[in-house]
Amino acid sequence: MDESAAQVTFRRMLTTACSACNLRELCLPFGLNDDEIARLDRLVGARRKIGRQQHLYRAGAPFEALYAIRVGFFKTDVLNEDGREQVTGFQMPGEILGMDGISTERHSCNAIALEDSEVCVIPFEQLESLSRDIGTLQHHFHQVMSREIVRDHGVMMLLGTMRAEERLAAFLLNISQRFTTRGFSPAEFHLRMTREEIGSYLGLKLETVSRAFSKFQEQGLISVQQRRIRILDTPALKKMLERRNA
Amino acid sequence: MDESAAQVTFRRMLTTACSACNLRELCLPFGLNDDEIARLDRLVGARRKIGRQQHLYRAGAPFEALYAIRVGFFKTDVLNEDGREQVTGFQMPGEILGMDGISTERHSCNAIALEDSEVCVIPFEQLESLSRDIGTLQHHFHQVMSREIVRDHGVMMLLGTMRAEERLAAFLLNISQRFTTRGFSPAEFHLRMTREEIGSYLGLKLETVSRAFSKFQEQGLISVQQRRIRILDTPALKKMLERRNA
DNA sequence: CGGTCGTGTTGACGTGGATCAAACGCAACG
DNA sequence: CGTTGCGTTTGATCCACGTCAACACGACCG
Repeated sequence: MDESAAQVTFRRMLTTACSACNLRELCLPFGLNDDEIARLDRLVGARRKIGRQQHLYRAGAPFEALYAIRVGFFKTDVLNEDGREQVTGFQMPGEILGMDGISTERHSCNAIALEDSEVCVIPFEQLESLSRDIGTLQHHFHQVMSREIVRDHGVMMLLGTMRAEERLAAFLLNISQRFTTRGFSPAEFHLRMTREEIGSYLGLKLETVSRAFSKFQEQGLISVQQRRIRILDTPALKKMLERRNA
Repeated sequence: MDESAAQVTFRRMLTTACSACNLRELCLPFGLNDDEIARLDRLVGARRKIGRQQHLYRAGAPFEALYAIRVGFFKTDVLNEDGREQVTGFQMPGEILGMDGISTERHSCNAIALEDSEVCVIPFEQLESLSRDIGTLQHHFHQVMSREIVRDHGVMMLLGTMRAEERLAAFLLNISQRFTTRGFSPAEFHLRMTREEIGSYLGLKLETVSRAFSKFQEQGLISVQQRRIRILDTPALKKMLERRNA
């Protein structure tokens, strides 16, 4: 005896449905009404589990879909011809991955899970099609892409103008803020990435990152033990970014 | 006696019409058929002239439209609280400005003309509306935004992993390539920006930029006199970016 | 239980680019 | 034609971060 439509719907809600997802205020469904979310639900077909250190996609791979992170933590990076790596971002649940692939139909960076993770697969052609129907969805998607551009500008500012400790302070405040948005403690969290990955993101060597962590700890701004971070003095960290003149 | 519709249309073609614009293959009309371009024409209402050193828009200003550069040269920059500037890009004819404003309905950076310039104003709501009708336009717009994200990743790579001379080589090759696309000489061109602006973009001080120019000239890779650049050895510049290992 | 591997910390030292300072080229202008 | 001022070049010095190296720590495993 096969499942009733209601049963199928119910099971989907427990698993994938955007309408039941506690990330929907951070993710694509933001601003949609119930009916529109239902249509988005139908589009977001599969979920995909990605084990720690596995690629969600690789640079050069054909672009087919965007991915919304349900659980887990990712990094994206680019490698240039001589093997140097630049980490371009760290992504958390509710954030969208894959927009780099739209322009050439191929991904231009790698997306790698930093812990066992799960994403919702959003076939891109279908997303474009649906957003031709639903103006709110279209606009929100444009906002998501634009936000990525603005974020990238912030990283350029960081890499172009800040010194090592300022970069690390900015990084910690950014991570803290994003954990807060997701309902976690702003002050205490577990970093999923190595010192080397942080360094690559911040344009620093891992030793410099490690030293900056130690310095912050000596100054009583944070407490560090391995990847366990506790922020003790947020205002002081913020003040590091407001330093008058260059 | 008022103008006939034909005359109005004709005058518009000489001035604004996307259909008659020699940048259409670089700009938003790319990939559209004649009828679709005509509809885009109607949307791209005003043109706007921006004098040298004038702002096209400022960080914080309400976002209303995107801008397609018709003639001229722009820079975009962000300023942080303590006044440090980061140039996030230099833009040429056919490129689109303003996408940073979509996410918050306010611009997040400044766009400043580096010489007397002219842009086509593309009211954003109308663009969204039209691209709900024309899938090709919608997709192409998404590609334009995605390309900006990919470009930003390239800048992060540059700022995060390259040394001064590599950065300048990458900059020169990039400028040269974009001039070529626009039908100008790949080898000889006039820079519109100061050494300080180049430095801000590349995360270097103006003295370092100047020294790198001089060094390249000594090595016979380029010839420099003020902002007049002639590239003499493109392969050698490219080789600088392929240097094995970090 | 000892070995090994990946990750992180810390110290000593070197260097690429920043900083400080002076002078020059060139265009605008009285 | 000299003055003014901005942008650029060049030199001398400094220092933040990179490099190299040793060691510490925990997880995993034979």
